[in-house]
Amino acid sequence: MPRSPDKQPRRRRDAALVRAEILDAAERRMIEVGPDAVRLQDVADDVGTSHSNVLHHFGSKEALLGALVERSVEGMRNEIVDAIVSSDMEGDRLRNLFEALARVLAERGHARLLFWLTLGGHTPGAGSEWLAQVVDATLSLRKARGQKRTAAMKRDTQHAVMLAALALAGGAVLWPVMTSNVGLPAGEESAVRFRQWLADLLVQQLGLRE
Amino acid sequence: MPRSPDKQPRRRRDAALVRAEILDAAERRMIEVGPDAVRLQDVADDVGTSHSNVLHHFGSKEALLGALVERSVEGMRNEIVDAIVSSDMEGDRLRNLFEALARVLAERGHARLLFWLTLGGHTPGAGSEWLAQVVDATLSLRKARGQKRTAAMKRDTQHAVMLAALALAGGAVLWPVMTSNVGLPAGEESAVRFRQWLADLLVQQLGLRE
DNA sequence: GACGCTACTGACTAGATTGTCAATAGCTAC
DNA sequence: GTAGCTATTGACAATCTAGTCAGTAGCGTC
Repeated sequence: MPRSPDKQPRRRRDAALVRAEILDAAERRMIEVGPDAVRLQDVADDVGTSHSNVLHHFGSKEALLGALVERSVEGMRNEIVDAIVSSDMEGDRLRNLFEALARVLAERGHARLLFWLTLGGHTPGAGSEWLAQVVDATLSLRKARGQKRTAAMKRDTQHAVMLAALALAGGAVLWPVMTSNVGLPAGEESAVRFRQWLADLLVQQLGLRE
Repeated sequence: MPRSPDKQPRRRRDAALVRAEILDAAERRMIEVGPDAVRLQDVADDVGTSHSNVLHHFGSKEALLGALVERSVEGMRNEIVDAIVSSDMEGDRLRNLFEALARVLAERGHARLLFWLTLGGHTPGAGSEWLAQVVDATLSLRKARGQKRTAAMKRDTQHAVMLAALALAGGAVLWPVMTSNVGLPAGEESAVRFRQWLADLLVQQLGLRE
């Protein structure tokens, strides 16, 4: 996206707004090409400013990436938790939840970001334990279904949540590469069917038949 | 790893051997830091030669990475297929197979490579369909178990293989990041337990109880 | 032992990228 | 309107990295 070549009169805008726009542009680039491949000049071009201005607002590239990762991880957590709590709790609950999560993970690029950061040696979301809350909620549900509390029940639930997380996150990145290899059709409907199959499998495994 | 500073007499070695050593070093770097972050100087240092010599043998960085990706993807395929066919087919078959695969995926860095390449826009293993062979083998096994051939049977098996692949590959990269979040212990034993749980789940789901 | 092939090297260049700095010019307060 | 703050800019420096090139030196062949 090249800038318009004609000399625009200099615009002076609110610092907070510009910072946010820079972070937005940098986030798009980061999800697409990874943190290391983000170039200040490219980000500046996307926003329509100079790379010096980016440095003016953030001090250094490292500081920009730091702020960006912080904001992105926070946003990722929020959007995922939102998807979990706001998924309409009627009908095929887990199926709906998986679709909502897949949307957030794939379209918003959270899955790619998660893998970029992890591969790069970061531990995004270290210290946060919101997946444990999912485990607890599921556990309550199982008890409400009248299941007897066994020693293996918690571990069982944790494994199921882990499996769902790995499959959804991994699938959001690897799906296009794996489908042809496994022999599944490539489209999105195919992915939906897979997620529904997984949801049904877990519902059955955890004894949550609705 | 700095080179020994004292001037060694120049060694002239077999071109094929040096090429292989360069590829080995480059592969280690690529798995660790990703393709874009591989520096010719670093690779040369690892091998104990000059970066000019790396260029002499491969022509350009792009050519080096090309040859490297080709060799690595080939090696990945071979080692994974090896792990599948040579996993001792007694006792807890799927459990053993998963452990063998996890070892290859994690220790040999194949999972990281798979994600690095996929995130970078490549489609490693495009055209190959060895996972489909796993599907076929599983399908034969199910029939041998006396299961009636249903319309959903093949799709079912494909989904199971896909799930295993996503969980194993994703887990090889994401496990350290996810455990604390889910509330599982961090160690390797914990990962083994998870994979065994998954193996049992799939055996049950596919009706392969042994 | 001389010769030739080529693996190998160090010095250099070109280009990209982050960061510095002094100067400029909008916007707000008075 | 004027003053001051600071967002903004372009030019420049510093550094890093891929690639070039001319020359050197092992090693096999005759």
